[in-house]
Amino acid sequence: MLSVCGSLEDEAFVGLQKLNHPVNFPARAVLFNQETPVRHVFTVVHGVVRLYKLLPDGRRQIVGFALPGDFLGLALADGYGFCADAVTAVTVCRFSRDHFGDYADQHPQMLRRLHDMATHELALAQQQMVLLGRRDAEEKLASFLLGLQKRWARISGKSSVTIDLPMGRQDIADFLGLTIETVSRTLNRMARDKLIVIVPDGVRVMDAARLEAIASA
Amino acid sequence: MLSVCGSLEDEAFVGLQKLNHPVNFPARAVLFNQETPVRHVFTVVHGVVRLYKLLPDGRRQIVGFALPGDFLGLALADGYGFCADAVTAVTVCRFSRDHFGDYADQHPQMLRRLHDMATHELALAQQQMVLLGRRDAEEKLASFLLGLQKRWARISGKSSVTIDLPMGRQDIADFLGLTIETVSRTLNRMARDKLIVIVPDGVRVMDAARLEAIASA
DNA sequence: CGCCATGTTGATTTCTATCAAATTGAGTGG
DNA sequence: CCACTCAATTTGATAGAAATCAACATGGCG
Repeated sequence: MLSVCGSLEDEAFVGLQKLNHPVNFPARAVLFNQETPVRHVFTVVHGVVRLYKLLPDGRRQIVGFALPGDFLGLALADGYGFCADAVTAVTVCRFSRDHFGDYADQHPQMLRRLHDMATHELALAQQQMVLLGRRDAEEKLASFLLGLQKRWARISGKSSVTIDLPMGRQDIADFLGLTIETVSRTLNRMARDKLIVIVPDGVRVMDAARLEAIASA
Repeated sequence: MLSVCGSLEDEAFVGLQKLNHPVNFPARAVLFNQETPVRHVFTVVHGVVRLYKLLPDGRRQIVGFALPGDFLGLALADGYGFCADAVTAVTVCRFSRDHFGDYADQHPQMLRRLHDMATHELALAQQQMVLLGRRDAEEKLASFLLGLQKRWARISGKSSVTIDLPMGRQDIADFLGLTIETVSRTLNRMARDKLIVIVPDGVRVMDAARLEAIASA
């Protein structure tokens, strides 16, 4: 599913298929950045995109990872911009921002769908605030891993104890408000404690119950 | 403006006036909480409301303060709930959630307005993620103070160097991901450094330039 | 006047950041 | 196939910011 750019399997999008443009980006390619006004909105088809904000001194906060099926372009209206670049090779459906906006304004069900997505994103953002403001390193990583596991399960339709981590340690650190060293140490401690096993490009959950207990502590 | 419950000065809301109910809450009253499904949406008319999430062990993260003019009820659809209670005595316009939803579905311009509000909230939430994940205590407080100053200015129509802080130190701490002691110490250090003066229920900005420099560092 | 909540200040601990170095691993070219 | 390189990751030693623990001050209010 979602493998073809036009088949967005969501009835709200059917009228949009003629507006879309499939586009491929190699890993590390920039989809858009904080400065330049955004002319497009996207739906991720393949790959992983990181969304982040930069402070003037270079500190980075990743505000989210977009996986296949995710829509990019909700918070783009405001001046508050963020950057997006490809973690892996990425395929997206690209829509002209203007065309997309016109279409939405003429299709209330689409507007409704967008609003629902926006409120969902907002709920996730608030969860992330709790994580960033009130959780320690181990809790952050446990939440992150289980959250990703659920998202991959939803995408593939089947859940797996192996969690693919296409992003690097630095990306995880910048998402969780930690340093790369703390992420590395904490993951390896979790492995030593037999909560997980670290595998190439991912981890395997060994003790889901204890991991959940830490995540929602 | 916004002092009368019905005069929401926003054309999208005019049809709603017959649905609204003005309600008063004393300080500390609970408007709604994480558990109970929410039957209403609100617009704040007077006073300040804190919105927060609680972890099982009692840790609290305040996800926002709602000031006069702010709308409550965007992220309520999802199961992800949060709590809201009155920091000061509060007056709100209360709308039945169902009636409000029906009205919105029949008025695309209202839906559009709601969507714009949701994306704006999302942008703010992302800013807050940067603050929580990547800023130190002084930067957090500088951002917080200047942000509130701008919001009060927008509400009253005139800017002031005195920033009203109706919420207590613990609330500020739980909003910024700090402890009450760190908030107290940091504010007092900023006062010692002549960035601000601490006054009853607020602070006075003495060196706006330096404060801005710290906030956006 | 004393009480209780709120806020401040001080001493110490702890977690995470920082600094530094070693290790791993994928990709390259000999 | 193997040595080499470079980036990513891990590991170790130390520093530092904020949390925690503990008094102490303030201030509104019955």
